Amino acid sequence: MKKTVFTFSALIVALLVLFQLSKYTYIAGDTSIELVMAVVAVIFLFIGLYINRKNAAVEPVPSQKIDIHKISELGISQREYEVLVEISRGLSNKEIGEKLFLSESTIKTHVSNLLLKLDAKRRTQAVKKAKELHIIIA
Amino acid sequence: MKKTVFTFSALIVALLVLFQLSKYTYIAGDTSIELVMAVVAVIFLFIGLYINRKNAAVEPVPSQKIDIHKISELGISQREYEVLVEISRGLSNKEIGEKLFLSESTIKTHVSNLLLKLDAKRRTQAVKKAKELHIIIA
DNA sequence: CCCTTTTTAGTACTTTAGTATGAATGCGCT
DNA sequence: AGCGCATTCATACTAAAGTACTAAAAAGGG
Repeated sequence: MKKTVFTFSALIVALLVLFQLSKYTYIAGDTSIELVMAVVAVIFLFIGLYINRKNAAVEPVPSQKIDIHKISELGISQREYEVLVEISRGLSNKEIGEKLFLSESTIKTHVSNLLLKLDAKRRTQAVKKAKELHIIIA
Repeated sequence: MKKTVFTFSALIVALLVLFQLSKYTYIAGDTSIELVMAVVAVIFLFIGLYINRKNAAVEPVPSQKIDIHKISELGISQREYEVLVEISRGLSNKEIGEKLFLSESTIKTHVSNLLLKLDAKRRTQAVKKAKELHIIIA
């Protein structure tokens, strides 16, 4: 809302300035009306481009972002989250254990807790749900 | 490229038309220069808005799109692809069989072939790779 | 009609995954 | 010190997942 007010204010100011400018050149008579018109056209073309660039740049940003609040809301701990990320990368329990320097049984414990907290029956379902909840990136 | 040429052609035509219009109003003397200027400003402002709306609308589209060419390139059949999609939804082999009215052993056959064609060791890894190859949507 | 590919399904087996339970350690907080 | 919680690990299962092979309809193209 603030942005819209500012934009229109800037437009009005620009118009007034150009009006004054056109009057001076008219009196002086050394500049053609066509040239002034062309300048006005170019300036407002770029103003139009600028307005939409701002609007377009804001929109596509919130497509991907991890929701830290939801992670703690589900009671998922740091270690469990690390395991969840590795699951989404397609690693087996043994491989995750080797990567995090933990035994396979520890990973199994974390996975079981994750399945409970994410209300999933399988690790594939857990990955799908975690992505839907924006806990992990696509 | 074609779009850019068309846009600039339209701009040049619009400018020429406005030049002619400004001359007629100047001769007639019944219209102020300020009014013509305002019309020019508004028209080009909207042209600027229109150009960027088109550009902004095109950009976010190619973020997600299934690559049909790659599917046939990897030799993945229709049935195998259906199974792949259900795997990414977190279903078990038995559940996929029930959904597609097939036996679990048939699903296992499809899954094994998918893992070979996607060069994956596990179904979770197959899902990850399929997403990276834009074969399935996120 | 023949040939190839796809789709289906089975058996038998190995390997992961997941559950249940118990237990030890460490860390922060009161 | 005592409590709760996170983290770690183990054993013993059950349940899926995945492999290897075989085989037979069904579909599609030449």
